[in-house]
Amino acid sequence: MKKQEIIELCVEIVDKDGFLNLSVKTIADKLGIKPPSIYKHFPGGLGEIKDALMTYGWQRIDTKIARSAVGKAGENGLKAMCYALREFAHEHPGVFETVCWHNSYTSEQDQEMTKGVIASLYAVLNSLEFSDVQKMHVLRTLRGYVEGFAMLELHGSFGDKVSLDESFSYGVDALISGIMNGGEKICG
Amino acid sequence: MKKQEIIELCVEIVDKDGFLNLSVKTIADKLGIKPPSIYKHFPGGLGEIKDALMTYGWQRIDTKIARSAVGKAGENGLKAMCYALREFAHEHPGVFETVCWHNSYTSEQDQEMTKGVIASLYAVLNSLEFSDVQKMHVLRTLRGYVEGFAMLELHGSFGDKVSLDESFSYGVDALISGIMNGGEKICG
DNA sequence: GCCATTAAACTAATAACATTAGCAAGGAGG
DNA sequence: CCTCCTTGCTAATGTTATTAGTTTAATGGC
Repeated sequence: MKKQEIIELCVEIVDKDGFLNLSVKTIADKLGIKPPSIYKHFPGGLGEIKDALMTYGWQRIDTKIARSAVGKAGENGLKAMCYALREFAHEHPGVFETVCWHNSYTSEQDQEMTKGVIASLYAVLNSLEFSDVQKMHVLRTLRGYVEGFAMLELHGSFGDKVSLDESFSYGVDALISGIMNGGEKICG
Repeated sequence: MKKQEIIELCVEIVDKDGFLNLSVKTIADKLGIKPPSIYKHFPGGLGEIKDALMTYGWQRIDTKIARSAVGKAGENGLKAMCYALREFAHEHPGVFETVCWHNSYTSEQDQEMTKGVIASLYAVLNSLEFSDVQKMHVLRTLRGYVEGFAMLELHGSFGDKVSLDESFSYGVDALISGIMNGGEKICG
């Protein structure tokens, strides 16, 4: 039983029952072993497992986002990446919860881990005419919107009378259009 | 010792040490009593306390957001509310964490509680020419952006080379401009 | 084939926490 | 003065994370 396999079982646990249900006990049950045996694989205990799951999550997100923008530049690349990140949140709600949440307790490392994702985003941003500072603004803005929207919809905070897909598209379009127009008003 | 006073001590705990540090023990310590005594005030235990804290948080947010938009219509009202919500997150990081996160486990009630905030936002949206569906899109988009941005900055996920205030303004401007222009590109 | 090492499981024990049950002090109102 | 309600307490239970020490089975060198 390799670390990687255990982490993949953790993915199943959190995607099915939520991040709060990830405990030494639930993992041990899923593995068919007793809780203390977990410590042979992860001496750092639950904390180390959560860290590993977060890292694994970021890697998956990185891969998915990078692929989504292959062959796309500028505006279209940015949109594709936004959609890809939300899609990941739907496919792996528990992992998404983990990367959103667990990072509050290891924030130094977090920046290292998001570098992969940021690198992909930067590659697309480089196809546009933005200053370095502007690129950072764009990146933070998009990340804030997509992670915030996905978090809220996963938590059921939005109701469902109006289509969530349409709301998301609306927001992405508004955001990208606002960014491309440099925040100016439409002519006159 | 009234319920309300206990909740206000909980606000101090979470704002100082984070939502994860809110336990029956930490509350009892702060009150100078033993853990079991807490159950005389909140028979539902920690869950009831967290629910009460979330409700209290939403009330405070509602008040702050509603006040921020007094005398402002349309675009300016929307911007003021975005800034007010982020400001609340800075003033009460723990409470903000609570309303963002704890709702995952009581999502039915959550929609009830956010109605106050939504009512204020709707009042401002009514000063614009949007359809009901569009209003809902705008509301979700703004909430997603502001909650997401605030959550990420509170978790230290953004680094600090570039000013967070500037990034936030940039995003709000882009978003509002995109919304007001109906997602269209600038002339020609 | 045999022994030593190591990996990976186990049981037993400890500590922290939430929670329940039952008891006790003190004040409010008759 | 007695009663009840509030609000505290201690004692006990159950769950979880974790550590220590033991055992079992496989692996690698001889």
